[in-house]
Amino acid sequence: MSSTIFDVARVCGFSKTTISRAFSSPEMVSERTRNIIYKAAKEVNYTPNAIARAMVRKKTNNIGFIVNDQQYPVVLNPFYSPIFEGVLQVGREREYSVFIASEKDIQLPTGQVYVKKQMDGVIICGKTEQSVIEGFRAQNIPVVILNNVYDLEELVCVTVDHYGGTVRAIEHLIEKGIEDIAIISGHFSPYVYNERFKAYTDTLAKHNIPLKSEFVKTIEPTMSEAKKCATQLLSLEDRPKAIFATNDLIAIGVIKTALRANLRIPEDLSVVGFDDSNFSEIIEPELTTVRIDKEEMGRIAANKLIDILSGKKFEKEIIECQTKLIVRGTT
Amino acid sequence: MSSTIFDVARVCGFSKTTISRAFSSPEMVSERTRNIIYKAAKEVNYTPNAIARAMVRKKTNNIGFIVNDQQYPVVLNPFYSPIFEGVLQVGREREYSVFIASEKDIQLPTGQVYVKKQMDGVIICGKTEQSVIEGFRAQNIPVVILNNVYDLEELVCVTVDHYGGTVRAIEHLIEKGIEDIAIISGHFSPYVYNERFKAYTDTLAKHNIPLKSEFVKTIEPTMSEAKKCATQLLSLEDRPKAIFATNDLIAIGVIKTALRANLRIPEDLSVVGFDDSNFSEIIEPELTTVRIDKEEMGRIAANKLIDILSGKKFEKEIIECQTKLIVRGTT
DNA sequence: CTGTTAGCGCTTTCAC
DNA sequence: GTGAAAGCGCTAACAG
Repeated sequence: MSSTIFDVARVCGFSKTTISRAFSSPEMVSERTRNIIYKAAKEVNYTPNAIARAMVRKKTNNIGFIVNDQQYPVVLNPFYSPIFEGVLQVGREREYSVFIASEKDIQLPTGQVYVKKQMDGVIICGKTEQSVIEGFRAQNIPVVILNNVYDLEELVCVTVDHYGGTVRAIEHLIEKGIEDIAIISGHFSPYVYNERFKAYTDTLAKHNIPLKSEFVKTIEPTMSEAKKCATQLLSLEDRPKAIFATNDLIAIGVIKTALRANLRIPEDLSVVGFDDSNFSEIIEPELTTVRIDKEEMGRIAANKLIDILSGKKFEKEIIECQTKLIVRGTT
Repeated sequence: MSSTIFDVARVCGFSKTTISRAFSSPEMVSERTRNIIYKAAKEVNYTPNAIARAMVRKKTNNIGFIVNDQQYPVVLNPFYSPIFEGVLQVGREREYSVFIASEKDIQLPTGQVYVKKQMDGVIICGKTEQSVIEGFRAQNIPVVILNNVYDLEELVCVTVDHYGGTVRAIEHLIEKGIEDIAIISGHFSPYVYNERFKAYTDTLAKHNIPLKSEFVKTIEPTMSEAKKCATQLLSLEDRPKAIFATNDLIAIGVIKTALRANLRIPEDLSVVGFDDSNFSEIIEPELTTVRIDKEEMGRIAANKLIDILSGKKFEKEIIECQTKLIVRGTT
């Protein structure tokens, strides 16, 4: 079918080796030879075969970005897609390509973790079985964890300062003189959920604001659940003057519900979200929210992974990305 | 490093061949043998090496999703990300993995198109040089074009009924009794731009509505440009009663501008967008827009490509995905 | 600077 | 059902 290094050799008379070098380490070949080879290559439409190269080098220059099936579709997920973009950026800079894979892609009939695909290392996002991590490692595939934390030797985890971000959000509302602050938490992983919730209660306590149980809600993080929940909160006799939502989508559900009930935002109700997804500037008024630098998270994870692939060793480490309160029109 | 078929052979006593078969065509091996092999494999932590397999099979089961650098970041682009998701879905169904690549990933020092990566076929999105398509084909890498049209032998192009969608949008406004309809076009590829613009003028003409040149605008499709343009249109002495924007982001810029100028939507101004991106249900009131089934586009392109990879032949073909007007709160 | 030789780990005939 | 041998296209010593 397509031509090989052999065809080029036949045309220009040089050995396979020299031709190989002309492509992979051009500086080892004289300029004259190189040009002859390139010309011959063009003639027969030759291009190095990445598979064969990977085979002998034992390196594909690919990494995998693995997300739980439940969290699909990643690309459409306003939280994971910027992270993925960050990974892609680093990939481009450091000459790695990126596969997107779900956990299905890494199972064998025997139940083992199986790297069906050609990748040198993986970034695993969110929830996973610890056995999956171990499975990869058993096959010498380095792993970096993103948005989750596991306690394993030499494991690098990239996560977010959920606690600090939440504190800043709640204190911002308190500074505005608001004390009746409800929280709508999305059903995220226990780690994320607990950090954010604890920050909420701690901050209220710190400011001597009593916690009202009717102001505490946990829902599936969808628009419709958010609307339902907001409706309920806002029809409370003693309704909250602010709602802190643990992600932007929930916050937007709250805003829509309030606007449709003819409440003015922020005069009648303040709203704060979390993530600073690209939705936050679409809604009107625009959303005050806790920014996570998602691309940066992706970049950090990818750089760590490629560092490991380049032979660097790291101790067990948890990298906590900082957050920032972005004040817009809803507070 | 990681174990090979050889290590398994050593442990269980069977030949490489049998072990290979136990993994790639289990039915050719007796059940008893198979179990022994799986057990041995587990013991030494063996997993088939995808590279070696691809090498001999001359097939990677990977496809590439290639987008112009200018259109990066794909994953964050509300138009391309659902398309990508569609491709991913089909990939999962048909056992292909998907690479995201920019055009940078496919260049050689010699200037040739170079498939640096392991892929059996590619989907090319939006603008490209025709030479890129030809370059892939010269290397026996089948190509499917998405959201663009090229006139080449046996080339399958998946595109959208831009014309029909626009007609439906404009007629919807006319049915509401509105005649003062402005258009803000994004600077898209000539193909897309022309189809949509022609549909606008044709439809007005068909209904004997004179075209007002001050109602015709073309801008870069960004939020800020959209706001600027909307401000201008809305301050016209004889301002439009409706604005048709050729994508949702522009439409949202219009809505925000109007709301901030205390215009009521849709009472004072109707707005229609194009794409039905995930932004359209975030803004309040929610956006009336022309839906493109983007995931379906991705699915169609991926299925076509994999069909080709499976040996099917297709004539030159342009597949035009239908659109649908989604009426929400802005009209 | 260029060539020779020996594999990378697997699948695939072709025998048995 | 199972095994032996050959080879996929390339790179990496090692020579010259």
